[in-house]
Amino acid sequence: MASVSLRRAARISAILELLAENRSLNASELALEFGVSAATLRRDLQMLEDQKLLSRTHGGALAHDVAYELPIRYRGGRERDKKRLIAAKAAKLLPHGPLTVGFSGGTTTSEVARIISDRVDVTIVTNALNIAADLALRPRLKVILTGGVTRPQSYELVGALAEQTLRDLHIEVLVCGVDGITASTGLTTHDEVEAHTNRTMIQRSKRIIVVTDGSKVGRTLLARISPVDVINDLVTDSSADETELEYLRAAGVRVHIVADPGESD
Amino acid sequence: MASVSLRRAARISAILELLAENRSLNASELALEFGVSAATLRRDLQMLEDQKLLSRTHGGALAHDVAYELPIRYRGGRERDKKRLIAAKAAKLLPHGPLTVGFSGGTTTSEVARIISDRVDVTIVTNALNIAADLALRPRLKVILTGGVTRPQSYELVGALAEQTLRDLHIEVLVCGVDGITASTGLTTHDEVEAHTNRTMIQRSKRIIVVTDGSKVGRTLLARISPVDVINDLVTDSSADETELEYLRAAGVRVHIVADPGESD
DNA sequence: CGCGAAACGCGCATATACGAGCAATTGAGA
DNA sequence: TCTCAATTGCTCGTATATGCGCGTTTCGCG
Repeated sequence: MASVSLRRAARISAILELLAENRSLNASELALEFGVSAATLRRDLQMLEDQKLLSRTHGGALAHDVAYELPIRYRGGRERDKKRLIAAKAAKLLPHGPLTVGFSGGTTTSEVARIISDRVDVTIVTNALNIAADLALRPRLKVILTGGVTRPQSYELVGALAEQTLRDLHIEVLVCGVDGITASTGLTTHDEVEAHTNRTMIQRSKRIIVVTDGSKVGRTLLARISPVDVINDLVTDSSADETELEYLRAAGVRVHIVADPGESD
Repeated sequence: MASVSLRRAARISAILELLAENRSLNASELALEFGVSAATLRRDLQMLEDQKLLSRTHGGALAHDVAYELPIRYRGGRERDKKRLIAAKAAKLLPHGPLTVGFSGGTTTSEVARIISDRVDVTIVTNALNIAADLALRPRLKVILTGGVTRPQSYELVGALAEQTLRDLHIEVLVCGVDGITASTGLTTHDEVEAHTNRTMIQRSKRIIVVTDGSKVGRTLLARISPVDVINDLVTDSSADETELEYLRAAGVRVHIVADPGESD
């Protein structure tokens, strides 16, 4: 399976990945590794330089000041399947009929957004650049993006501008991704300005569904978004700590667990 | 309506299934496996790409979620070279030092944005989703995106929300793409709500640089953005109609022409 | 400072893939 | 059964990806 000759797109992505780890790389070594001629590899590097994703040097390339990790965050097959299951479950929680649904940033929320993009009767509100870019292509969907300053690490729009935009919007159901959740400290994330924007989004929403994989349950991070009593549902997987889930249930959160094989309801 | 044959439906779902497992597919192998011609399989892939379920590459296809992250948008051919020259010239018109630059949507403006993405001292304001997504990877750059409703055709954010966001911003230099420009009717574009948003952006800007290829010069389209007297510079190529350019100069526009070989200043 | 090796850019050649149009075939409904 | 649209395969001209060769540039080392 690994012997499949990599086509260009795969090479490009591999190059970017390598560049994220080592700050520089050697062209001839790479050519050997990929099994292509030096000319081809040079062309790849040339193209990436055109996109300003790296600087070429003699014999290789140097990393640019770019968040390379971001584009490749979908690695890890099993992880992704888990997120998909969570997303599918969350999508089922959304009511039928015309609906305004909000999405915060995060990989799991993006999956949910993709799933419901089939629907023709929903309006999407989000501060996630990748979700908007993805859904903007579907002409039948109305996608509203908040303004704001881009945060490279998460592709989210944050800041006063984002919050000001949200002030005029009302969201019926919000699908919210978090980096940590406990019954005692609530929803938390790494960045405090992101937390603030997410809090605003929560305040503008009538119903909150939190999606997050099990590893985040019981975890507390730097910035608090909100206490748990504002949220209605939590969708996570079976790796979540059971004790913490019990606390959350006691706090009034409807907890939905998806299992690895497949859950009915 | 259009009934899909059983065979085809089966093929399509098989393709999607395979794509979910492996992130990429080889077209010719698939054709062999299904026992259909390459042309048929290409049509299948084409159809799935139209539905945004995957991204095609040469010789196969990539899962959509993998692809939208990669810089697989280096298409454009000769047209693109011309736009690049225009973009390079426009970028040179930007003053040195700290600066707030605005960008409207359009392929040429996107090129300008990419060129200046090296600079560390600029703040970018834009309503173009693709520009923001591109530049969001650069941690040293401050990128502000207006809010608004996405327009699938142009990747721009438009509408009242966008204009409200712009009200609080001041742009020093705006790089603006248009679909038509004449001295008599001014700047025009296809869509009237897009025109309105662009007009707002122009009003918030101190200096306006219009970039557009020569074919748009002398052309008038449905929706007027603004008369020409608000703009300071026009950058276009030598295919522009000389008479119209003369009118524009007479109207006070500084006209910059890039030639196919290479222009000094 | 000069020299050789490696890397580079450019042009050419080739295999594969692509899109559009046309013809044959299939299949579903009247 | 008959008809018509959908599906499929084929061909042809074009585009893309890749490799190779050659003259030039750059880098490292004595």
